[in-house]
Amino acid sequence: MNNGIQEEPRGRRARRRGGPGPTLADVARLAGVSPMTVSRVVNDSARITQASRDKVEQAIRDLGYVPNQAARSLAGARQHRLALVYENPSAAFLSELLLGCLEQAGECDAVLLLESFRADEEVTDLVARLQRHRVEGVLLPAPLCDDSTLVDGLAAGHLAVARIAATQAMAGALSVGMDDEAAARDMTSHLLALGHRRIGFIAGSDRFPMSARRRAGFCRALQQANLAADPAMIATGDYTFRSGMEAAQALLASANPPSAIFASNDDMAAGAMATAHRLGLEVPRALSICGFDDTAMARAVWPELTTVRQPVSNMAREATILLVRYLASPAEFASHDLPDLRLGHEIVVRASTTRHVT
Amino acid sequence: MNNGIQEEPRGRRARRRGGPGPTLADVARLAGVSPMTVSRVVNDSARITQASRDKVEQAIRDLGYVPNQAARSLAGARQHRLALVYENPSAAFLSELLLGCLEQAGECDAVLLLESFRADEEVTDLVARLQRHRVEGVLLPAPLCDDSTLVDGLAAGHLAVARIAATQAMAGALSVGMDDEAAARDMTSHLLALGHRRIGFIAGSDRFPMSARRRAGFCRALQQANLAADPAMIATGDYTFRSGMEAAQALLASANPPSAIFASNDDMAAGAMATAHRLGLEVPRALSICGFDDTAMARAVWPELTTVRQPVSNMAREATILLVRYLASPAEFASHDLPDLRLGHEIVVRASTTRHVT
DNA sequence: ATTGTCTTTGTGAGCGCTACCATGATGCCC
DNA sequence: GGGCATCATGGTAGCGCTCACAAAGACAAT
Repeated sequence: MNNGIQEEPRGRRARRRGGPGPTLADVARLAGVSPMTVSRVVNDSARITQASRDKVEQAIRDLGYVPNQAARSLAGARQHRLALVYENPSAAFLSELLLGCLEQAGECDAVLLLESFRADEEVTDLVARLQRHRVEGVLLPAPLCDDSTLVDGLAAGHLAVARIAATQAMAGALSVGMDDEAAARDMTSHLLALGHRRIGFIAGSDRFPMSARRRAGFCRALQQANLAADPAMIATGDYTFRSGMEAAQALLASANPPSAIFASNDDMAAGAMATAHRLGLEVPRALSICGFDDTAMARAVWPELTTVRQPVSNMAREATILLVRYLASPAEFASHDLPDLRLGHEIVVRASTTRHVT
Repeated sequence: MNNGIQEEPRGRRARRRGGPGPTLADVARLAGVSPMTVSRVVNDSARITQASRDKVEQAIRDLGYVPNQAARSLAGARQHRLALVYENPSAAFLSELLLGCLEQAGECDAVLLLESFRADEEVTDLVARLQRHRVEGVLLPAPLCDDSTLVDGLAAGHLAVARIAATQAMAGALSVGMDDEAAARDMTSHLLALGHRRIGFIAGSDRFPMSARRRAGFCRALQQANLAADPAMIATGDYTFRSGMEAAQALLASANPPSAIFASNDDMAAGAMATAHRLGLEVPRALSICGFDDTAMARAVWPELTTVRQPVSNMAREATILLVRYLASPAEFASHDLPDLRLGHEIVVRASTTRHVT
């Protein structure tokens, strides 16, 4: 045999090879098929007979073969490049978002880049940076996703945009979010089910469409229970702890104070709790309090907050899937009525709400 | 000319090329040098004449060339594979950590994988997963990095470990962290400089080495100011909001109550603030309060907390650099006395501390 | 038996880059 | 000036994979 000739290239190869990992060719050899067949099994693309598939899969398992991502993307060149544009590197939900997008991007064979964007920056600069890195699509989490100047600017730069945790749809971009109104309604129903009849609501600033949705959900639940929404039981804050303190102060100073307070976010709920503590009201015995968002704050205060959990991880994944699908075949989507996905929420019952005793 | 032959491959090539991005060969052609020279400039590896370098750099700028990462790693195979092993996907500092590691890994030409690990899992399972993905080094943030079983298990699987935000060094692993004692000392000095003479301290649970360090820093600062540390002015919590409330209650119930309270983390500081509110003590006028860590909690409460900012992003980057350097040349490091890097902290003065008026 | 259509599998080339060696150019010593 | 080390640069051969296309096999219709 011409072993000498055979071994020469293997010698050089071994010198260059990175890890000791088996390659697709190794699998093919073991399975007794061509590399192409293995590739097809791995990507389960085309029609393959069950027999070939089984042989290949066995060989993959035997060797512990893991495809080389770099080689794959180099050869394929059909891998999409996405960027996650974020504003605040320490935003509470960013890590969960990041993890969700990163994992899903991996599963979708897409590359995820990270790009920060400060509000005082020019949108054109961001677009230029993204284009330089050959980004095709942008994942835009809240609150950036509500900036229509930014969304339009990205679209003008021929970048597809998927908005994450958006309150409502926006023309020209894919959107994923939750149903704020339904969530607020459910939380209110939870309080009603606990026997509360006089419920205070701390609304958020009118500048955000989200605030109106949450308030509407609150009112809707009362209506469905045949209760009138007393204007004195609605106070407005600006999503900060302090505004929650003040709003609760106003609500509790009422001649007919509430037995429960539902705040439009966790920070305001925590503020309301601080006020309750100061007034000597024991939570939840004398006053039930609940929040919205399930941020770290919800578990940090005592008693821990009953709140609405946003499906952050799911939103991140769905947005990524949607964006990749859009990039793969824009034709699949009606160009001026892009999907707006609303995912289910979850009411997390903790220690800050309890049955109302008269 | 044999144009027909020349153009045939270009036609096929254009069909397969992904983006319209220029390649290294394009740059070489424009600069009138060989691809190899361009590669050398890009990696600024070897000796290149200034003339060549300039020509190439100009061509790179003209074409807006960006190296193809996939091709690079495929050809080079000298790229290191790291994994960030995390426990809690929504931990406050994870996003900043993630961002830091991700960015630095990119700059170091390393690939960063993410792997979650639940405390109830077998370490060997984790090691197997990591090995399957050809991971060579692991970034291990707090609190996982203090689990010596885990660190040893990883080491046993021939994985290099870099611990992030570790309180103290551990044999067999690289460590990066802050100087808890110095930080606590500085924060105490801040209070002393504001005129406070009777300062309450809320220590953390003795199970964590960190707690002792922070307490030692507090005591040291008092000593340096020639003040005796009154045992009645030290209460112990367990890093939760509630324990902070209770500890503050105890401190403030003293016959000679403190004018300031320094809690070993932000959650306990927030708890202390809740107690102060309940007791009708205005913060900071009647009681200054400060925390540690600068988590989201610090900015969420009102008034916002004066606290110690951990250099999370820097720790992440330094750990990544250290790990990559270790993998590149383990020989550079003394095998049983691996580096333990202590990074500088920052005292963030917000609204919860003020000058003490007698 | 021959032709055609369909499906499954194989072949060869090349994605963009870098490791390795070979080349020519320069300087330096004896 | 021949030999030697030293430098900058070029040529070649892949890295592991997937693409386009070709070939081979299976089956029905002619």
